[in-house]
Amino acid sequence: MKQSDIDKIRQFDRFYTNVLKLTDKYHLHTHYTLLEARILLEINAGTNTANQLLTLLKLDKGYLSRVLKKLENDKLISKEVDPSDLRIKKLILTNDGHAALDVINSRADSQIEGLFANVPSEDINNIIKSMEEIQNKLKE
Amino acid sequence: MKQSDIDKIRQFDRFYTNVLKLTDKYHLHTHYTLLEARILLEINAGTNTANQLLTLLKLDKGYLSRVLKKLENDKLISKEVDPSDLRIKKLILTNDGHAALDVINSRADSQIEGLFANVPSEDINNIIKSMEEIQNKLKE
DNA sequence: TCCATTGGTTGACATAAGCAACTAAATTAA
DNA sequence: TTAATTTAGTTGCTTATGTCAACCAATGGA
Repeated sequence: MKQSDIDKIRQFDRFYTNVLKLTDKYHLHTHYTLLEARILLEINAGTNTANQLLTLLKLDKGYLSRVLKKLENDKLISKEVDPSDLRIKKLILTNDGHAALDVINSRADSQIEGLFANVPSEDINNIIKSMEEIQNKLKE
Repeated sequence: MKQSDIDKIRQFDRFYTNVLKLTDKYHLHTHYTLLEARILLEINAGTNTANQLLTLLKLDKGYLSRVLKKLENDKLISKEVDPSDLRIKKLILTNDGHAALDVINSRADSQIEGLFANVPSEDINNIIKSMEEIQNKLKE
């Protein structure tokens, strides 16, 4: 692989780290952390056991366990033992959890809108195409 | 802005957060944190006052001050008062700092190589084009 | 039945990050 | 020229975030 290619990729990584840092602040206006928001999102999308979240989000299991407990204490999720394997607990969004996720999602959407406010719509289309290109080629 | 566009962008953000999480582990094999590595990189690239780092990296100034002090204690950087404004301290990489940065850079390069190991070189070219497209259109 | 593995929890601890109050130097404005 | 404001950076204190290892109970295989 060419060194100049590596340099370009690393530069993009630095650039996009900053972009994410900006947009990732959406949780600031709710009282959930970025990680909590992400977890609610993923549970809602069907990643509904601690172990699945673990592989998806690459966290420490003890840490995740505590975050999930906090979400449970806050009544955003509930846990339901899987009858076919009593070790597994299915994670379920409560009504409050859905409501919280709705707020988080709309704030996150607004953040993206803000970030792209000054970008012409033609450019937006190109950016999205580029994002899809990256994902398609990079996801193994 | 179309909701479907926002959704695609948010999905890319989640995807690339994971990519960064993977690649950003390069510091694990050195004994510097990701932030320390980034700071050394930026100082070397010319961002050489605490205040400049602050706006670039969007950190708390107190926190940054401590991280810089640690780098100074570890003899990776030194501080030199700017004669034209005694409040400002120019940050300078020491020899050890340069050496550390070399190690960090080569580890980071290897990480990128690893990530792209299975990607055909034609795809790599397309990915890089896409990355440049995103940066060009998005940077204000 | 014994043993290794798996999903998840807990305790103890370490590191990262944030806020606010504070110096000292520089700038503005009177 | 001095008084008020702003700026660059530091420090004390606190909370948030993350790590490691030991652990328990359920499972599956030899």
